[in-house]
Amino acid sequence: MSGTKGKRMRLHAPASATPKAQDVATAVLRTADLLRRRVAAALAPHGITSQQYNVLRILRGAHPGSLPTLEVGARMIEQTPGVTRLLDRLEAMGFVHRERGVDDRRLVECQITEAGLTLLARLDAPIDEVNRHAVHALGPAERRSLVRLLELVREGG
Amino acid sequence: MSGTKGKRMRLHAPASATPKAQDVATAVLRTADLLRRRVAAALAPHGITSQQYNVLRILRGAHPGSLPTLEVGARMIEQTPGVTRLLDRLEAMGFVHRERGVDDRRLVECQITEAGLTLLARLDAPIDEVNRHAVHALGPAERRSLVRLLELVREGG
DNA sequence: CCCGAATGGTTGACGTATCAACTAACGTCG
DNA sequence: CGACGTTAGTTGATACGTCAACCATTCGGG
Repeated sequence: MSGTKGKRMRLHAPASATPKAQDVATAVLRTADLLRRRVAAALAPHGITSQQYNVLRILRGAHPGSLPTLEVGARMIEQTPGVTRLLDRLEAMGFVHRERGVDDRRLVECQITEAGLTLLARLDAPIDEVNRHAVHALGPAERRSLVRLLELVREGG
Repeated sequence: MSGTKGKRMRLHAPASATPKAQDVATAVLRTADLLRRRVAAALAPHGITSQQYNVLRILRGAHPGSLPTLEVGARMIEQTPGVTRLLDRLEAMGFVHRERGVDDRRLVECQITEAGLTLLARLDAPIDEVNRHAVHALGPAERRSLVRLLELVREGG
């Protein structure tokens, strides 16, 4: 702890005082939750979740190549061991194809299927619309600023 | 869509071009995930999850009064029907007391117990430390700015 | 006073996160 | 080549988010 930081009480809080660390964290969490929910709502009618969508996009990025399971996990927003089950469902739905690596048989190579690509193609526009709508209140400078501040939080921590 | 927005390709992308809507959304989501994980890690040794912690803080805010179940849900970052089960576990652990409302018997009034208050008291410092650490790279003006930008995203959406 | 709509909550089903334990396949060293 | 450590991945347990169906209570009319 950095000692007696003082914090004299403000008797009638000014509209926009410097927010406490916790308030900043809460703002980030609340905003993320809102975004997540909107994406989920846009995806729901198509029968996939935002995590599944995320995985499919990662695999599309590698198409026509493939990626080992854990590499997919490492590229997602939230990490690892859930990836197996995520891929299980995507494979069951026919959007992903998996097979043991030939070179190194520990690896499981994951590849998006044609059906997966087709699905993504239908999803791109709606999702982009959601994201665009979310930041429509921000001008270019504000977007840059927001992204930079968030980077500082992630890296400076 | 807003037509031919152009987007001439940038042959060697400048370090900090205006990010696309999706990049902004991703930055928010990634940052939130990082924060969530750190809080969870700080809470884990004490045997409660971040959602449970969240509920306890809300109930502490109402102490020594109580709140109906759905009111607790409404104040959380993520909403509703999970609240019942969350409260089930907290009650089982002895941190929350519930009873049917006397006035309106549909309501279930939830109140934090002494044990709950004691637990929170132990948790406050570590969690505050996590949050403080997270934003330590931001100056006062930057915190204000970040919070404001996030508000714009939430409200302007 | 009883019907039916509205309100407050709970429950079931499914997807997922997280941790820990476990299997399988390399690789290396002796 | 066989023991051992490492790496890739799977699986089981517990907690949570979300949706939809459901029960109980209250309330407004007739």
